[in-house]
Amino acid sequence: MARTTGSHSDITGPRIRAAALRLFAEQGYAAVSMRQIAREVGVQVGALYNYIPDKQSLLVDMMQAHMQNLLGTWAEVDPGGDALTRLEAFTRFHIAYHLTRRDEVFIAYMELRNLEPENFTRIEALRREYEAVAEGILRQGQSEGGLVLTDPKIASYAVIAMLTGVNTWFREDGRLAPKDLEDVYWDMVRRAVT
Amino acid sequence: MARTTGSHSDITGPRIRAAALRLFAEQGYAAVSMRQIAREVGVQVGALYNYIPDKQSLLVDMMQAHMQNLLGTWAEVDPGGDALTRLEAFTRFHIAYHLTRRDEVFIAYMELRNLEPENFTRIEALRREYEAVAEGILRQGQSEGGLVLTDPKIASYAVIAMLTGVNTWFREDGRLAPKDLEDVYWDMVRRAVT
DNA sequence: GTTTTAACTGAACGGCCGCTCAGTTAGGGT
DNA sequence: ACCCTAACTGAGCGGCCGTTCAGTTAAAAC
Repeated sequence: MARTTGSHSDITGPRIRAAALRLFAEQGYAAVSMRQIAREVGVQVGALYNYIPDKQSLLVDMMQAHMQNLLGTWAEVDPGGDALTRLEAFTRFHIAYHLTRRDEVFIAYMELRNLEPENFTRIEALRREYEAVAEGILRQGQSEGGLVLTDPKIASYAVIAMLTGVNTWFREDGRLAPKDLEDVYWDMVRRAVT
Repeated sequence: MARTTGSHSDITGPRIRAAALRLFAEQGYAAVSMRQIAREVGVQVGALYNYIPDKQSLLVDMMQAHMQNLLGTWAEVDPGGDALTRLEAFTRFHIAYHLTRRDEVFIAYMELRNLEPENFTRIEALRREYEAVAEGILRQGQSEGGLVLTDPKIASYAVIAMLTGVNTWFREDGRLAPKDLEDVYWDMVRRAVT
């Protein structure tokens, strides 16, 4: 009964990754079986291995793609200029981006420990690169004199943790729209560092 | 070869919970097997079931104990008085407590989705109770006029997320002692809400 | 010194795991 | 009209999973 109708090679691959993304976010990498992913896609387990070498690569590929896209998108969006302008842009970008890729964000944070050592190192490096963006802006603000803070590194951790926290409680049907959220958070971030 | 020397009933139980705590924090609930826990304790897997009904209760018991202890300890430490005083106490308490129970904190946050529905509901209620503590302080500050904030609920999420974030990067042998950290974070929290 | 029993062992239960592969089928190329 | 091969099936590999339980052992109770 193989190949029921039409060619699927360029369809099944993305569908596998989409199913894995959803299931990993929902139940966790360790708790999701390859059979579950196959069922979701509508194929037998064996078919998955036409598209991926193993389960681990499914995880590491989606994490790497996410981090690289995060970094790449910020590079496009970074307005440059003074630190306060850049920090506001960063704050709004971080919230908006994270709210539109909730599964990816959740996985990139929760499944780090399920990466094999060399994969962990690669992904961790990307995460640090992103943290360095925030730290860089804060350092710039410190030398320009526009920002007031005790420790740029800790402050960057604090800002990122605060912003990322949105993902744990935000609901689409809540009382606040993402744009309002950006305003509220930017207000707190700005005051925390000025 | 059962019972090699001395009575163990009041020793083995805590050792099982300690091993489970460490392993769950290290590898995740789903990735840790009962055989692994037994090996760590130095008994056969069957012996575990003299102390716990099943794997799930091992998880839910440690999460509940953690949340109740968190709430109970804050109740003892809460200085009362004006909102700014209480918020400083809360900030320092949260950081200090979380840094001394890192495994418990990590598990309570990461393993929520591995709880069976009724267990999830119970633990989630305790978590909300703790969030209500922070929100209550901020509301108090708002009505007293000592604090300035757009939204007490969001601000409480922001503060808690920011403080809890310490656990993701803090290292014992780092350049800052926990007491210094408290100062740095309290500085940011205070400015964010005044 | 004997009996009792708490504590634990060792083996097994059915079931699911990641992954492989020979075989089958349907669509595209000629 | 035929062949080729990409796409997939179905069965199976060895191995680990949570949990159970009859049997063994050593300390406690008398």
